[in-house]
Amino acid sequence: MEGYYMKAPRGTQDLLPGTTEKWQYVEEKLVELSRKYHYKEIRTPIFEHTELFQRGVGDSTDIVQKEMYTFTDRGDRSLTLRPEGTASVVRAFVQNKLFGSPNQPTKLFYFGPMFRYERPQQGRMRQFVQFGVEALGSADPAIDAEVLALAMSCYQELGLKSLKLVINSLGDMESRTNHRNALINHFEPHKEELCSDCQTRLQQNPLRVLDCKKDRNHPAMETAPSILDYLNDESKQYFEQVKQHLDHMGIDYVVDANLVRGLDYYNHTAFEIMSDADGFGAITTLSGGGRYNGLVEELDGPETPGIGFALSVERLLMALEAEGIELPIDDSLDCYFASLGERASQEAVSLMFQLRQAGIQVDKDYQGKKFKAQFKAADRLQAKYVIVLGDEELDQGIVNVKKMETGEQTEVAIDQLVSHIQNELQGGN
RNA sequence: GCGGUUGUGGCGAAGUGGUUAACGCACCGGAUUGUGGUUCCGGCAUACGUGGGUUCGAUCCCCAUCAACCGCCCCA
Repeated sequence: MEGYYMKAPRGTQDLLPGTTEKWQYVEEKLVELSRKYHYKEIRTPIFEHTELFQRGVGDSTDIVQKEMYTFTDRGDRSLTLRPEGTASVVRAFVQNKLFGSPNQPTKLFYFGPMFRYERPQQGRMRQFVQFGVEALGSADPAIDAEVLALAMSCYQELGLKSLKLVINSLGDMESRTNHRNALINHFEPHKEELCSDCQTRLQQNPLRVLDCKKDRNHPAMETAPSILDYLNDESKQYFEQVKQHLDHMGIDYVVDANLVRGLDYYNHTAFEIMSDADGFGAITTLSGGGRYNGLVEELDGPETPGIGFALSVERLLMALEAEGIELPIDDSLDCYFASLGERASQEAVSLMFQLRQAGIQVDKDYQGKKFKAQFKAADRLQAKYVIVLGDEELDQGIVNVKKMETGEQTEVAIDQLVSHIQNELQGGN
């Protein structure tokens, strides 16, 4: 097993040229979109004190119980690679007193790797990249709708069609407590018939029982109390207003009373965006989020409502693939030098420097390739122009510029090369 | 954490208990002088995931391990 360390750790991957261009494209789109919605970027550390996640995400969650990358540093501190973004953003919000800014709500977006110790499979990595937004400081249903609209736009802007927006309301504390008690009362008589997972879920988070796939067909499921019937007036009204905004914006959605999110901090609006695309695999959730009033206080900040969502860039790219969407990535090269002889090759080096300073993309051969092979390389690299330079040209102080698309070749004085190429590139496009 | 499938050169992919492990792609060179494609010819590569075991001998059989893929759980 020598050399095991020469493989990327399980659940991690290298993104290589050919793929990174797609990532860059998507990242730029998402940032651009965030700008339209007026969310500003925040960058927080990739690791935090372990306790932040224990308190923020919730001790009972799978994430905290079994998925965290936790380590002790040399100062004997327990630190954890962030498994999600919200806890860190809220911590930064409190620590930097962003609540004191005159611009409220505080609308932030982030972008970066997250870490969860899980068994890798399609759409699930141990290190994956999330893009997410958080709006802190407003309890206006309109901002829930804004966040939902932004989330959907992340996919629609890229041309995705097979999307399903699923929403639910988990209600406020009072509604949740009432519902929770109702659930326990409802399932308690059937406890022995439920799967072992559900038996423990019934204690910890009875809401999860509704989501169980094994017990899906149990008769008690049909008659189980719905959270929507336990929303108090305030919660109900809030949910109605969110839906009204969505209706007015023309955003399609379905309400699923069984939608339960995995993190403890959610209340009121909860949602997921799924992909309908064929062959997308078992994991269909592209992104998820919801409202988390109370989380800021839980993390020692002032009473501040909040809502946010996060999406996985890996899954976004999978969805694009599943729908056969090609991103408009220009992989061409402006110019490539084909030189003959040592003198010409040297001259090419300094000419390339000039071209690059003028903002032109240019490359040459460094493998000692034969002339013909240099042309092959230029073709392969999708060079728009090949600049031919040999002793003949050198002696005349010129260069031959060949436009690859048409095959036409023109002589250009060396001191005119930069401006010639600039004109060509402008005219050509 | 559990289950299934898989692991041969840069990629794809045959194959056998026993001399130099096919082939395709890619790459490099050539087909008379300095021009992209096709064709033809030639060349190339520390390849049987790793560690043990069975055997006179294993890439092929067994065990373990690692990894990948798929699924469960859960999520993004």
